[in-house]
Amino acid sequence: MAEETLAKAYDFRSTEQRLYKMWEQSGYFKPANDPRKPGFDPSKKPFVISIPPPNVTGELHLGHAMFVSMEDLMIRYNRMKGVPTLWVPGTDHAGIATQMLVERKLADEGVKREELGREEFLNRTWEWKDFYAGRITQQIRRLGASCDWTRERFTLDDGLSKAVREAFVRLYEKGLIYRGPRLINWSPLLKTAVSDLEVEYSEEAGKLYYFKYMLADKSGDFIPVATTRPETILGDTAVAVHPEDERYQKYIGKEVVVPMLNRIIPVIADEYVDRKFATGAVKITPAHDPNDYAIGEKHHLPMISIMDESAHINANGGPYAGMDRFDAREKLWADMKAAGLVIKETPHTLSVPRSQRGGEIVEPMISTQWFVKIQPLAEKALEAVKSGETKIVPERFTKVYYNWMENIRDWTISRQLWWGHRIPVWYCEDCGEMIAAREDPTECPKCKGSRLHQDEDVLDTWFSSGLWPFSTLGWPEETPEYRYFYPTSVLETAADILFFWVARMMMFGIEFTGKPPFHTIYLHGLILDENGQKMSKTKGNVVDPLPVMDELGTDALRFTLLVGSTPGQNSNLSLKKVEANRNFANKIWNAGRFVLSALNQAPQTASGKPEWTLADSWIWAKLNALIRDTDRLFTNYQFGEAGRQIYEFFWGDFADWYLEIAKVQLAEGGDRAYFTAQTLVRVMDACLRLLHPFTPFVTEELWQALKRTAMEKGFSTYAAHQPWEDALIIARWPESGPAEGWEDGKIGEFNQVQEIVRTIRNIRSEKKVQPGRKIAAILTAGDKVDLINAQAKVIAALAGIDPGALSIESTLEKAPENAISAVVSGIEIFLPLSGMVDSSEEKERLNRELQDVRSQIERLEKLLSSDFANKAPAQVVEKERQKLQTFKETAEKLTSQLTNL
RNA sequence: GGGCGGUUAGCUCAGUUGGUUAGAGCGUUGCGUUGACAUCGCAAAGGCCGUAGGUUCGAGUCCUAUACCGCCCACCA
Repeated sequence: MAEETLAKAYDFRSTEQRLYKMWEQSGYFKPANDPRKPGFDPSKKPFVISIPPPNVTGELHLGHAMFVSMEDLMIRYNRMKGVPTLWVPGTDHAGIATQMLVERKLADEGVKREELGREEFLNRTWEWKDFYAGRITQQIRRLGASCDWTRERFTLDDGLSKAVREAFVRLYEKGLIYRGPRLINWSPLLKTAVSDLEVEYSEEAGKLYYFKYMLADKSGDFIPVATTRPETILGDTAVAVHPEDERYQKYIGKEVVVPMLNRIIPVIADEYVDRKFATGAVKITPAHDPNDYAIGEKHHLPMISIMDESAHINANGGPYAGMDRFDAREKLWADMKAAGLVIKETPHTLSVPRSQRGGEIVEPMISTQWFVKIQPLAEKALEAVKSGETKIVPERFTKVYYNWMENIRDWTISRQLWWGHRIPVWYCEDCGEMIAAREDPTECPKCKGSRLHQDEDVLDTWFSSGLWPFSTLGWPEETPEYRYFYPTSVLETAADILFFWVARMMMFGIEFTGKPPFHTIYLHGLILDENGQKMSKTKGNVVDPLPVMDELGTDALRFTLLVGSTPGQNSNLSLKKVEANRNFANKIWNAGRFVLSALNQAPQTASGKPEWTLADSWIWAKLNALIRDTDRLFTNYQFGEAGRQIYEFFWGDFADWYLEIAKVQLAEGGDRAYFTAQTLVRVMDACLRLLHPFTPFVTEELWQALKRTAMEKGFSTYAAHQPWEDALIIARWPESGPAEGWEDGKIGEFNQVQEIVRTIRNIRSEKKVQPGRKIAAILTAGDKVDLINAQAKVIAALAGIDPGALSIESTLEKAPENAISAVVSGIEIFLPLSGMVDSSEEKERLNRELQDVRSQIERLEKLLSSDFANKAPAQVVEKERQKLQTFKETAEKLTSQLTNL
């Protein structure tokens, strides 16, 4: 069979799609232990993630790329650990967002939603959904997401819709859902109620308008009042002052006249009023302000709505009826000015409530809506985290979660939209009965009348997303999947969605299944641009993940997102980083190519028992330490740090050092070459396994090639007893064992070799020795002479020394003349570079060195004679003693080198 | 008004049981076509770890205060 050759550079373009298809078609994304299949073992505890379902409105963005990378990492890791693993994919109908986009598209065609009618509009929206849901899931596949697509769900599926109805009716029956008129946030643009969470406050420049509230007794006396929204004057039903405010006490109980409308309203006293703010007198508009609403209820004031659903003034606004709210503001103010009621206007910054989706100013209004009585649900959700049943990573977010749950208010769940789950409530036109039902009712249970009509409203999108972890598994049916995979393991999502989604899932999960829906909540931060700015279209700093993947590869993007992030912390993304990681993928590739060629040239059997070189032992010890660290870090959700360490090992230890040494060892041929090849395969194999959850494509591609060649040549996997699996995606995760006694020693010895090599390279570079030129060297190593002697070839090869001209002695009678000298770890290095030695320059260099070493000696002597020696652990003290010893030897040798000059 | 996060090399960031000369990538400066890799290699420069106290034998790491930047929550007309 011809030797397999790989392209010189890693070509992700020809790899990614092919491998993804292979994985998916081989069924690797499905849980190995499937309750629907024979041989199912219920004793195996599964690892389950429900995907945060992307909205069907849009295109892949970095937020998606982040959570897909992170979740795929966890899923692949667990799959390789041999845990039955399930990642449930799906999409969200995203009520408001989608309806808005479809309406916008219709508007471009000159059609209004109302003209189309509900049914036709929904047809159009389903068409939209079919196109965009397919696109977004395709884009998620490109990221390498190993979710089980056979279980893909959509929030408006039949099954999930059934779950929504069940949930609604259960809450209704428990009295936890109610309907009634309340002050809610109204979006005049979308003409629907929105919840408190869907309102964002922005600081904006505005004005404070001061005017006169004339007394009704025609005395000409007035109370000065200030407002930021003059148009709400039309809905005023009282003026409030502080009960102890001496300025206004005399007015309490009197009446004043609403400007321009001449309605008579009372002056009331309430401690809510801040005497120091503005005039210390407040106009009260219960129907259009949350604070005023509370006061209105307390004082039994009438509530006068002055706006219609598009925020135009209604008939209650008298002459202003029909005007837009902001036009009315101006007109009313002008009229008041003309009537002599205006005092002044001052600039004032106010926090303006804007709709999260449309951006328009939200109007507080009285409206009949459906609400969830949330407190009983919140209490249990709070308890689940307090008891530790569910953990939040990073931990600091538990406080945020507590704070929100403790101050939660009833949730407005009805939306005046068409796209969504219709509220499962019917009204009897004969007797007025209200019926909440799991199945569409045909007659009224009370009067048996058949004239029923369903509530027109739909539910808040988050109502259905709140059921996601269990509705996707078949709930309310007790399906085998639900029984086995629920509760899920980790809920991984962006920190900014904690209240919207995570909190609701916690509440609903506990309410409906009796169990918190996941044991861990892992929150990642936002992806910002390279300057730490939020990405936004208006700023033009949005990085689109698709072209990044096109240009630099999926692995590079994934690695950048994963390694650049710490739990809960925002991270800045720059293309430079992705480029650097593209280079890393290529580095992996080329190291793999080298290993393959080594396998092809090395003997396929050994004649004797394994004999490991220092480098072999060293790389093995480092690998074991790496596996241990990776395990520890993964357990603590420190994925970024784990990735970083694997990267450093791979590039800094394996590629930079071991591969270079392997070239020397392979050249020796025989058993040495055989065992070197074996070490190469095993370390490479282990690295590919460790890297796979981060960079699945390049590792799988390379691993397949490695496996083919290794099997052909009879080389084993990293674990010797572990046979080569079918694919890396389902290969076993390297097992970590405790550190063995010899490991630290080998690492320490090898470090000395590295130091020697670095020192010689340094001198060469400083002295501008031509890179190709082999030079001579004399080392004196004292009692380390055997150790260093064994590494002669390695040192010669790595430091550019002529092996024939390298001599290693324990001591020298007389220092070599005309040589550049250095001392490292007590080992002397002499480089006889005739003609290049400038003794005064050398003196200076050695003196600098000596000074450095002496200050270290001084530092350590001081340290060791301090309390440190008795109080610090013996091991730590011993380490410092050793260092001191080495420095002393070094100083001695430097001194003698100086005298020789 | 409350809460949280950040402040470490020119830039972007790591650094989680506190261990004693602080790391990476990019950038900068030299040098380099040694058959894995120029998407690379070798070498170098570059850091009172925001400031002030404290705990400790020992603090980038723990505690307190403080400054600046950012975020979240909250009903100030």
